[in-house]
Amino acid sequence: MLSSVDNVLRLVQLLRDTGGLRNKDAADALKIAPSTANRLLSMLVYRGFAVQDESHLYFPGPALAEPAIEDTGTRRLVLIVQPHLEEAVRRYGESANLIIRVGTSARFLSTVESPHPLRVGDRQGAVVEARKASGGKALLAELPRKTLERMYLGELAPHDQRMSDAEFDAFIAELAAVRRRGCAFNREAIETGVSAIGVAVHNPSGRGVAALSLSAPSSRFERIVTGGAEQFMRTIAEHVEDDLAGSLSSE
Amino acid sequence: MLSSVDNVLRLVQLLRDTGGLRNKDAADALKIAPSTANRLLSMLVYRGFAVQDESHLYFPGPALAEPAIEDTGTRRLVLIVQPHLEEAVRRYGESANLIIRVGTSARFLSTVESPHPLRVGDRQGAVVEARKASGGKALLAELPRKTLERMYLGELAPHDQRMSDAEFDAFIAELAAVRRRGCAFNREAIETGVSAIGVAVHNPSGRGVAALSLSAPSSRFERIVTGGAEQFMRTIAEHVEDDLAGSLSSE
DNA sequence: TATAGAATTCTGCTATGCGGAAAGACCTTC
DNA sequence: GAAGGTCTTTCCGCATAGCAGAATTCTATA
Repeated sequence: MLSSVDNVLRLVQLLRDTGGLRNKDAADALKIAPSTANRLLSMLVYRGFAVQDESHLYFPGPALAEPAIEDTGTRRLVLIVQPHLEEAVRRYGESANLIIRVGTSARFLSTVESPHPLRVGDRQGAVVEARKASGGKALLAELPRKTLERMYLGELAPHDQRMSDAEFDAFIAELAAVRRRGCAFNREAIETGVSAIGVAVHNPSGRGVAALSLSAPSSRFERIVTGGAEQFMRTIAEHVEDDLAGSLSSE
Repeated sequence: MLSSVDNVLRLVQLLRDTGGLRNKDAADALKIAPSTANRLLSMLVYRGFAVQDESHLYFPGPALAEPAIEDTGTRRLVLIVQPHLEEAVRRYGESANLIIRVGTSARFLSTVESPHPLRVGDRQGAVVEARKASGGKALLAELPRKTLERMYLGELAPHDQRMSDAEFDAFIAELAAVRRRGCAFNREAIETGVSAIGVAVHNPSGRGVAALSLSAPSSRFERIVTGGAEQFMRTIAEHVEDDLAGSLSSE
């Protein structure tokens, strides 16, 4: 048995079932040393399964709130998209990502990292708020207003995603601009110093199934925008759509 | 960085985001050897994060469908209940568990294992269907009928938990018997060869907050029932309730 | 029936991950 | 304000856990 692996899985269960705990609680519950618990909890924080507050308590992180999805061909999508992400990195020298939306979350399925020493790192597996991510906005922009209302307004909306009427109207206006422009931006909405441009990818029946994004340190970001990244990302998305259609018809 | 721990966390994310995969897919995606992927996936199966079907495909397991809960004092509850579980094991020689209900799931918070070589093992962290678990039934029995309808009947019910009208009526009748009797049974409903008796534990305002169960190999189970386990478990639950009330008033 | 690919098991080896010690932070009590 | 206790986090030496490759087994396809 892989004891370190087993310990971290039990720690995930403990976090899930207690809702929050201290390092010492974890060590006691799993009968491991506090230094071991500290290392394992740090890994959970690193991968988004836990967050630590300023009084050293650990709470369930965004990765613990995300349900599994049905198999919707994401493995195949990753393979199809990979060369296109590589092309985007070659062209602009910045990190490129494949993203899907699940509810109000955006999930990174894969990253091709920029070769620059200062770069946005591999986000594979990471989960962020769709409303803040460039790829998330690109996908949300294609949803009917009623769907967006259910997601972000009133009692049916997830509590932490709920917007005021004013916030919601501003968001709708922003998404209208995304539709006009054919791409969305995130300027440090998720992480200080990181900006991104994202476009939606559609299946043959026209539904947004994923998004591609190019992310860069903000210091280099405007340069890629003025360097034609908007049109380039739209073109890449079209190529991906062609490949998707082609791969479906060869089954 | 703990590479084996990091790999398994990334594997959890991969399983969540793909909805199902083969061993080789996992190895390729994480850039690890197939033998490594196999060992890690086996750990995920063991702890309920994955299930493997008969064609060797891995799918998200019950542990991946369970949301984190708010901190409701489960750590304190575990400490308060521990000596009572030990008393039950001393008295009957079988494994004793502390369980909470979350939605339609029952979660094992802690286990004190029987000293017998043949015994029901430590289930801490495990998740089962509440409707099948003795502790789960004890807690469900205390819910209003309308709540049970939302959980198990019609479109609002989780798809995998949905019952027909006939099944639901039979379940309601079973829960009425649980209320009359003050305890619930699971006779091999979850795992072949394992039976259990469970009772609810209430907070001072009378709400069921947890359950205690005694689980045994079915071959020894009737002996503990005829040995007064029903009344014993009810008594233990009362003692736990007294301790809970006492610990609240000392804060 | 043969072949190829994948899954799983086995095993030697080395790099990982353990726990203890130490340092630092914080809270409580006097 | 000082002392003491507890907890968190970091560091480090060491033992073994967990790696990948090889071998074996299984399954699907031609």
